[in-house]
Amino acid sequence: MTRRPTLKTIADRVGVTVSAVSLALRDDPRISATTRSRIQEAAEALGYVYNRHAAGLRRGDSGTVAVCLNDLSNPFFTEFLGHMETRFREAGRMMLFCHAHETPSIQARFIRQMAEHGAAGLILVPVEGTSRADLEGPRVRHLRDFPLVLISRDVADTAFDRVINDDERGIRLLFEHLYALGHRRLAWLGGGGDTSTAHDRERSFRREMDAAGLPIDDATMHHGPTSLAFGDSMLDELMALPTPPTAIVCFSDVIAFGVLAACYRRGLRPGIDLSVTGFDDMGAAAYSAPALTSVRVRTDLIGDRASELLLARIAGDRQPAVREMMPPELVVRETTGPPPETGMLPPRRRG
Amino acid sequence: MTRRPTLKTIADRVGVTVSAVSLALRDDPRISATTRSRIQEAAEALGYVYNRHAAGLRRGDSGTVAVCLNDLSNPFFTEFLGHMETRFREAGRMMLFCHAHETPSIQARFIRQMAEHGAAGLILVPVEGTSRADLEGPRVRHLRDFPLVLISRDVADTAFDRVINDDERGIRLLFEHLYALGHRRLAWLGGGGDTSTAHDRERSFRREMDAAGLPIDDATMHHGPTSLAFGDSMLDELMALPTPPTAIVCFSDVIAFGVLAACYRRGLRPGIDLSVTGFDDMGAAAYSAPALTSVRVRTDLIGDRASELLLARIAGDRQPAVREMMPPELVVRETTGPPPETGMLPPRRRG
DNA sequence: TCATGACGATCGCAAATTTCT
DNA sequence: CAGAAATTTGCGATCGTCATG
Repeated sequence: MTRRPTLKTIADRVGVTVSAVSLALRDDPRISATTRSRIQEAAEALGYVYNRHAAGLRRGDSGTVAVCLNDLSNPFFTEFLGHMETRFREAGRMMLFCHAHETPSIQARFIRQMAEHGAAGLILVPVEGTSRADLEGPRVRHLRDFPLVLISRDVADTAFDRVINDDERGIRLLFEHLYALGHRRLAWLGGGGDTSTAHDRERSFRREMDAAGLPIDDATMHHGPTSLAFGDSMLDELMALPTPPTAIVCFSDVIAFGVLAACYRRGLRPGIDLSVTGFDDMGAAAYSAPALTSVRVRTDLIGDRASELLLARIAGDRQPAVREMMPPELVVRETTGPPPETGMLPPRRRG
Repeated sequence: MTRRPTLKTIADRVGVTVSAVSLALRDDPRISATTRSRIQEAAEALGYVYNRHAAGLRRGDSGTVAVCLNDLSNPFFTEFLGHMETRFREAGRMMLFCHAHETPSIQARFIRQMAEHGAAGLILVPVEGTSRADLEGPRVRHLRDFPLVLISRDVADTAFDRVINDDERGIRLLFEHLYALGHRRLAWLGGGGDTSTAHDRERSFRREMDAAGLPIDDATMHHGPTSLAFGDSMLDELMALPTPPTAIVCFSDVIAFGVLAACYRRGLRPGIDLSVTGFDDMGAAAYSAPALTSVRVRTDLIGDRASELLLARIAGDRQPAVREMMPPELVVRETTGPPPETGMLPPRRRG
C-alpha cells in the first residue's frame, strides 16, 4: 500500500527541492529546460497525480463550479446540463453536480456544501418556491458577492444574475398561431409547480385570451405536475366538457406528449380533430406522432450565456446583476391546424 | 472585501484555541457543552463556512465521488444519474460530473482530473472503444486499487467491478415474444456504437435468429447512431425491400421512437401493420403513440448496486472484482402484435 | 546582472503531543 | 496521575525571498 507520490517524492528522486518540482511541473521558465524535463519524466515515471486540495488551499480557487438542477427526468433540463458542462470543461473547470428534486432542503444543503468544497461559482435552477431570502438571507451569508447565476427560472428582486427564457413572448407566439388558425376555445394545462416559469406562462396565456376578448372558462384551466401522466390524464376531462376546447396549450412538451398519447387512445387526430401545443421544443418534439408544434426555448443560448456570465463573475467582474431574457421561437409542426367544423367532431376509434 | 472566516477567526472571537473550535464544530465531547455552543454560535454569527480543501488535505478524503456519462440527450442515461446522485447524496458525498460525449480524450482527462480533485471513487459508463489498457495501462497508474465501478457497458477482461444489464436475456425475451406472435421476418436496427452493449445485443439477436432456424438477410441488419433520426430514416428503406420485415427490433427505445415517427408519416399502424420493439424502457415508452413494447433495463437496480459497490470499495472492501448482471423485464405494450396477413399490408395514408 | 534553484512560510484544518489542573 | 485543554506538527502545494555560480 504505497502512498500516492507527492512533489517531495519527485524532489527526492531527482535531487532538487520541492519548489523546483512545483515550478517545473507548471512549465515555469525559472527552471532550466533540462532539469524541467528530468523532473517531468520522474513525475511521469512515479505516476504522480497533482493534488488540487493542496493547491487549492494555497491558491484559493479549487477549479470547480457547481450546478444544481431539479428535474433530470425532463430532457429539457438535461439539455442545459449538456451545454454548460461543455463550456465549463473548455474553461478547465470541473462540475459539482446536484439534483435537488424540487426539494428546498436539498438545494440549501448543496449551496452550503459546494461552498465548503470551494466551488468558484454556482449555476442554479432554483427549486420551486425559492425566494430572495433563500439566496440572500443570513443563513447563506457566504453567497454575498459569490458568483451565482440563475437560469430558466427567475426569483423576484434578487441581486443575482439571471438568464431566462422570454415566456411571455413564447406564449404569445403560440396564441397568435392558434388564433390565426381560427381557434377560440383554448384550454390551458399548466405545470412547473410554483415557479416563475409556471406563473409567467399561465399569466401570459390569460392575458392573451383577455386581449383577444376570449372568455376564460375555469373548467379549461388546469395545473398539475410536469409529467406525461398529467397530460395523458387530462384529455378525457377536457373533451367531456359541454363545449370542449379545440386547442390545448400545454405548459411544456412533456405534458403535451401525454396529451398526444391520450389522443391516440381516444382516436383523436392531433392537428385535425384537436390542436395541441407544447413548450420547450426538446429534441423529441420533432419525432412525436404526429410531430409537436412547440416553442423552442434556446437552452443552448441560455446555457452558454449563463456559463459565460458565471466565468466572468469568477474572473472578478463586478457589474450590477443582469436579467437577460432569451427569445424563443415558434416551431409549427403537425399537432396544430384549423379547428374542426363545429359539431362535426368524429371521434373514430383506431383499429 | 473581507476574507472568509476561518477557525482562527472564531477562535480569536471566542477566546479559545483553533483546535478547540475544530473539535467543537464537530460536536466532539472533549469540549464542554457550554463552550461548544458558544463556539457554534460564533461560527454561525460570523458566517463561517467549512473548508473541505483543508480538511481533505489533512484527512485524505475529500468527500466527493466522480461520475462520467456519455449521452445526456438519452434519458436512459440520465435515469442512472438520478439514481446515483440520490445514493451519493444520502451517503454525504458530492458528485463530480462529466459528460464525455463518447470522446476518449474527454474521458481520459476526466479520469485524471477527478483524481487530482481527490474523488474517492469513480462510476464510469466507458466511452465506446474503451479497452482494458485505458483503465489499467501505465498512463492511468493512479487507478490501480482505485474504487472504480463500470456501469451499463462492459470492458473485456478488466479487473474492475461492473454492473450491467443482461442484454442477452433482454433480446431473447423480445425475440420469443415476437416469434410467438408469428413473426419470422425480423429486422435489426443496431446502435450504441462500438460498445459491449451494441455487440451483445446484436450478437444475441443473431443467435436467436439462428437458433430458430430463421435466415438473416443483410438487408435487414443495420447499425447507426442511437438517435431518433436514425430510426426515422431507416423505415422507408426496410419497407422497400421485396419482402419487408414484419417486425423491427431496435437497439434502444430512442431508435424505436424514430421508427414510430416514420410509421406515422407512412400511415403504418405499429402493432398492426408492423411490429416495433425498443430496448431500455425509459419513462416515455409508456406514452408513445402507440405505447412501445420494450425491455425494461433496471436502471434503478444497476445505479443502486453500483453506488453500493463503490461506497464499499471506498470503505476499504478488497474483494475480487465482481461482474453483476441485472435481469431485464419484457414489457409488452401496443407496438407488437401478430404479423399482418401475407400480402395484405394496407399502407393507408393518414388524413 | 542574470539565470537557476534553494529555503522557509503559509493556506485551514485535524490529529498527535504536550502542558496544565 | 487522570482528564481536560492548549500546543505542535503536518497534510501537499505555492509563493516570496534569498543564495549561488
